[in-house]
Amino acid sequence: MATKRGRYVTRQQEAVVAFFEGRVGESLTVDEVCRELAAAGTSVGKTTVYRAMERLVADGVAVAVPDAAGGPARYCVLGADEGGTCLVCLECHHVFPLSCEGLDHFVEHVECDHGFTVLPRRTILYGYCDSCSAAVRGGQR
Amino acid sequence: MATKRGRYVTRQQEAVVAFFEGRVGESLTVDEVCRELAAAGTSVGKTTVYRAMERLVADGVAVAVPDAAGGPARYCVLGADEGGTCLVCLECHHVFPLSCEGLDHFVEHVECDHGFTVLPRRTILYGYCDSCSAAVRGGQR
DNA sequence: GCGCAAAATGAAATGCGTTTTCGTTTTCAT
DNA sequence: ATGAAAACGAAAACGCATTTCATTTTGCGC
Repeated sequence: MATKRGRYVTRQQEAVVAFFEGRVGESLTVDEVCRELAAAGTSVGKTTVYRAMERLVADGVAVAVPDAAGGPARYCVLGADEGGTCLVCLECHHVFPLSCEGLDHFVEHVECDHGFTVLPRRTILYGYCDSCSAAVRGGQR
Repeated sequence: MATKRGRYVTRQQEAVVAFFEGRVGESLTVDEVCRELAAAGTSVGKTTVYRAMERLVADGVAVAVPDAAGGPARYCVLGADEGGTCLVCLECHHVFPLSCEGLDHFVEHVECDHGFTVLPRRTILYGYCDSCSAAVRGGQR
């Protein structure tokens, strides 16, 4: 009789999950999630949001996007089976899952010709998305 | 008569630069650099090492590799004109500059077919290098 | 309903890498 | 040698994230 290892369904976790519905592809910091939840009348503690996101990432529902500049990490929920390589826009912070033959070929090329095994799930490509790249023209570093 | 905007050559900066000679491709944390410098008899303050690395990165001589898990960042000096895309081994932390047609084609593909402009200088691919991938077989996450 | 143990919450404390502060020291042109 | 610009570095401050732990909530049994 293995003890029932059940998760309790709480108001806070439902609030976080509900919040991300309709926000697929957007990435937000924990503080942003907290603030927006509070504004919506369902305030949730920062610690709890951290734990909720950690769980969503573990479940493959969300992706964590660490900030290279040392700022707060961003979290983003994606559609099913989209937890692989991502494109992240440095301007609007939107996350675009990348899954195509072009990527597969490239990864294979790196492995075969350079002897390096790339882990697609660890890979994040930074740049500018279609809508932002037009606006940023000129000042890209 | 614009005032001379000269940089002063200091013992500490020479020590840091000298330290990285013969260490091309290796990546180390600031603490590691401090410790090794101290062990070599030329101790340099942590703050100064941070500033030295910052300068080397700005000059394009070194690359900063942020730790996705929140640990200390690693710094690595590369050869000339190798500041583009890098492959970083999760096991030995060695950094391998990647500059080839395969990469160029892939970046172009992402731009043309996915409408996303990848910045190669911002791009770090994580995985396992040739020598480490053999040893890690089985437990890669 | 009631009780109870497992699980979750969240404010506060802690941890840790990095940056800032600021008085001291060093460099280098004059 | 003199002095202004630059760099140094210990200590303090900072910021994000994690841990702690007393309290609350959940869900299963009665």
